[in-house]
Amino acid sequence: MLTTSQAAERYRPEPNGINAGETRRLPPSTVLWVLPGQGIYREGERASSLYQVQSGAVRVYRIMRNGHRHILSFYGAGEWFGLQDGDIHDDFAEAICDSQIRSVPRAGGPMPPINLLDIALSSLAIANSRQLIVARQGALERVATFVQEMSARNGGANEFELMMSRTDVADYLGLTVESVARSFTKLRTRHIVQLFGHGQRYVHILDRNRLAALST
Amino acid sequence: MLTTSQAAERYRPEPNGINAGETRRLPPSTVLWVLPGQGIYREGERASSLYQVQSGAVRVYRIMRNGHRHILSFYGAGEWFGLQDGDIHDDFAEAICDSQIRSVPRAGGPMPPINLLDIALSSLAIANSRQLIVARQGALERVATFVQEMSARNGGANEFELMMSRTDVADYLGLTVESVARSFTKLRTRHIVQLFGHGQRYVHILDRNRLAALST
DNA sequence: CGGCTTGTTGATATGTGTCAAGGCTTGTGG
DNA sequence: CCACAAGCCTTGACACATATCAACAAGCCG
Repeated sequence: MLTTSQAAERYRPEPNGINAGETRRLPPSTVLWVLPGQGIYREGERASSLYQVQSGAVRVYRIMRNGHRHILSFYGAGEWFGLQDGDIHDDFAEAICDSQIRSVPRAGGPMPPINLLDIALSSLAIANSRQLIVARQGALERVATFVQEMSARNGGANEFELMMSRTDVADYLGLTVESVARSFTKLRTRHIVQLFGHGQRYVHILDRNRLAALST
Repeated sequence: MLTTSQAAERYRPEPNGINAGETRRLPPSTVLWVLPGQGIYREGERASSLYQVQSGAVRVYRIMRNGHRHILSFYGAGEWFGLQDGDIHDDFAEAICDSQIRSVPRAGGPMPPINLLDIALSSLAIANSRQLIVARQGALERVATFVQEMSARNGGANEFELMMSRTDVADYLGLTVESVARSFTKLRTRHIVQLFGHGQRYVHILDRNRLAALST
């Protein structure tokens, strides 16, 4: 649970990245090249464009009043993000690795072939599912669900790289870094996954059944 | 946290209520009268209509694989619900008190004056905000946020009736009934709210500032 | 009245947060 | 090439919040 001392580690978004003015000035369907940690849009900025990940990956998060960062979603190649209800962003979007982002101004109305309603409804479905996970599952179950999610994002591969740090995972799952590390360790010692490579960011799923059984 | 024994108290949705066939047969803009606990739609049913609360209130929830019920949202007068990404409902909607529900078939496309995208985007914003609450706040903070939310739903009144049981509140906030009761008690002993009436379901907010300070 | 439902309270268990320390990898500068 | 510092990840000991289990009170309805 969140107690007092966490306000000390207030999260500060990267000051780099494009700003609102630049965004608005972009012609239709511009491609941005962004570096790890670089911002794509910021809270308070006008939400005038929609974005699609061409390559790489993005995190979208909010900062809570107590300074805590909560990651609402990760987006991978092909996925759209940046659609909001108001015309002002209430969250931040940043690359988590070298990425190409297509930016499409939302002026005038929906443009084929993208259907804004479809994007909104699928975002809604994902948000609702995540609510169940963060509200009702234990640490191990959350991490197991996360691993499956990442596998699915990699075409269902058994072996893949996590592009985000343990801190990102923790802020996504509503846990601490330590709890995430302990849950990964538990998956490893139970021979459900294997971890290797830089900072244990490569995952090899050994037992899909038991992994799926955890994400109940 | 959810552990084993909770599977024992699996939630069973009410068997009463309209079924898919009846729903589809309804002419445009039909009004349904529903009783407390009565279903409006069910998981697995075709999502062919959109619904608006005319009077009363509705809960929309999912049943998790472990049998636990999680309430995604409550809806009051004027609010729309039942919009999904697929054409099959993955959740349940039930009245929580005597209610009138307007049912509008979604055939053909969006009909003025309702804008499906607006409904979807505002649902998305709410879902994202709730994710922060259930993932990152303590029990007292969640209940404080809930009380403010219910006040807002009653036009910002300082005194109002909660239409739902403590169990509903618990399933909405991701807590147990006991934790909800203890949090209400804490709000009462701190003279932030007063509770009275049937099952302490009437709330009188005494100190809005301290209430708001909690929902930080 | 007696049984049922709903809400509250208490004692205890358990899971995760917190605090602290150490390992590993990477990068930098002598 | 090696020494050292900085990140990131992991592990351990402990604290603390909430779940669990149990009992009881209040209101409602037969």
